[in-house]
Amino acid sequence: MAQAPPADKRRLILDAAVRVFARQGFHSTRVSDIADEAGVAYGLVYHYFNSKDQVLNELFTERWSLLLAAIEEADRADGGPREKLGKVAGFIFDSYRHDPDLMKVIIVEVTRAANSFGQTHLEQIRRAYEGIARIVEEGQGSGALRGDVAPMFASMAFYGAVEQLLSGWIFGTIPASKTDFDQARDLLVTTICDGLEPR
Amino acid sequence: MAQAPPADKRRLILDAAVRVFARQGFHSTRVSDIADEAGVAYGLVYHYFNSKDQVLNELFTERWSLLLAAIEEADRADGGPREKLGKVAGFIFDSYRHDPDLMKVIIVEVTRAANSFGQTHLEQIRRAYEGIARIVEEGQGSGALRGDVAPMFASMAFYGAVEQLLSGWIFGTIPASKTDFDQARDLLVTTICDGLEPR
DNA sequence: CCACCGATTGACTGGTCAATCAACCGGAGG
DNA sequence: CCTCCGGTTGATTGACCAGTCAATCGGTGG
Repeated sequence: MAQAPPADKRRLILDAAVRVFARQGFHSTRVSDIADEAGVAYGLVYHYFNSKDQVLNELFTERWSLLLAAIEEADRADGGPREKLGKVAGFIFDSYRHDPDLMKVIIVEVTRAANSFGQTHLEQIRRAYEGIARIVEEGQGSGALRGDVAPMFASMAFYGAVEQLLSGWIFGTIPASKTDFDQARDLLVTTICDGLEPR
Repeated sequence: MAQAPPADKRRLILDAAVRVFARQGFHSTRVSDIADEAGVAYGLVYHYFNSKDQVLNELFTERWSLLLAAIEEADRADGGPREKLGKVAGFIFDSYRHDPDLMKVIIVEVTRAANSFGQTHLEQIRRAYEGIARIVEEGQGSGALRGDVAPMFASMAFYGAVEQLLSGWIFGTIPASKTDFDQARDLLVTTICDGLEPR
């Protein structure tokens, strides 16, 4: 919980917000719910953040920048597109495994809510698509992937599949067990890459 | 405006709602916006519907039942999984081509909003996944698809890719031209099916 | 011509919350 | 011991809106 010296209230509020957002959804979360969950006065939320929206923004930006970094790192690493895409999917699935609440909030309230909140972050989100597209493009350049699929198209299909699986776990449409995550990553990458390879 | 005989106000309201929901999103649409758009008094909306929610429900159910029917029909038709999945993706893409506003509303406000509204319709939505999974399963049975991918898993990946492409068009992440839709369908089916076929 | 009835109208109510703000507290520094 | 100041408190305000309901309209049949 709170560390010895500062008891960083800002962090306390952010972490509490994740829990409440995950439980009730952003829209039906009252600012007072966040304050209560954090064990903090209502007004303090407004001391650290300008609005309820900004709390969500902060959570999203924090994590999404990690994803963008992970995509770039995967791209820089050795190996073919199969390995690179495996790293990307692995990072996303691991994020969920490590902090399901946070990923649920990000996926459900931002990424998939592209009309309301997502609109604001479309640029950031698009950057992830483009990073994945770049991996595909390089794979095509090296002949590892066939060239008749637009990289952005392949990227969207790949990311869409990843997110849909995540959503399936989040909402219990498909069962999730510890081992499923790695298996899912391999299976997904295999399927998509086999489909993208030259015949 | 009003047609000669009945001027079906209920329909008028539903169609107006589609336009307004597509423009502003469900959440920031006031019931008065719908009434204004339909050229009808505020109270009349409540004469035909119990709540703002029910308006959206109605729109979703109307169209989703068509999708479910289309999936079943595709499954009953002759041909391998490739043809069947092509029909499913084709139906969805055509739905968007034919009535982008309605599809935008359904995807953005229901299907992808799995926390709020989607929760109510999870059962219906799941039925679509299962229909697609059945097609995959049969393809595995006949040896047309490899058997080491769980049908539900493949179904989610397939549907996720479809929905992501749709979202890309809806939000302008990827450009959409008339010819793109059919091309996208073929490309997507090719990619996914190649990935699902025995090697 | 009237009585009736469902469709239609829109002003109003009740309740909900995001955001504000004035007051409070406790420690650092003088 | 006092002052100052930033972190902290929570009651209050003001806006917003879904849903209600009593009144009106217009068509139909007797």
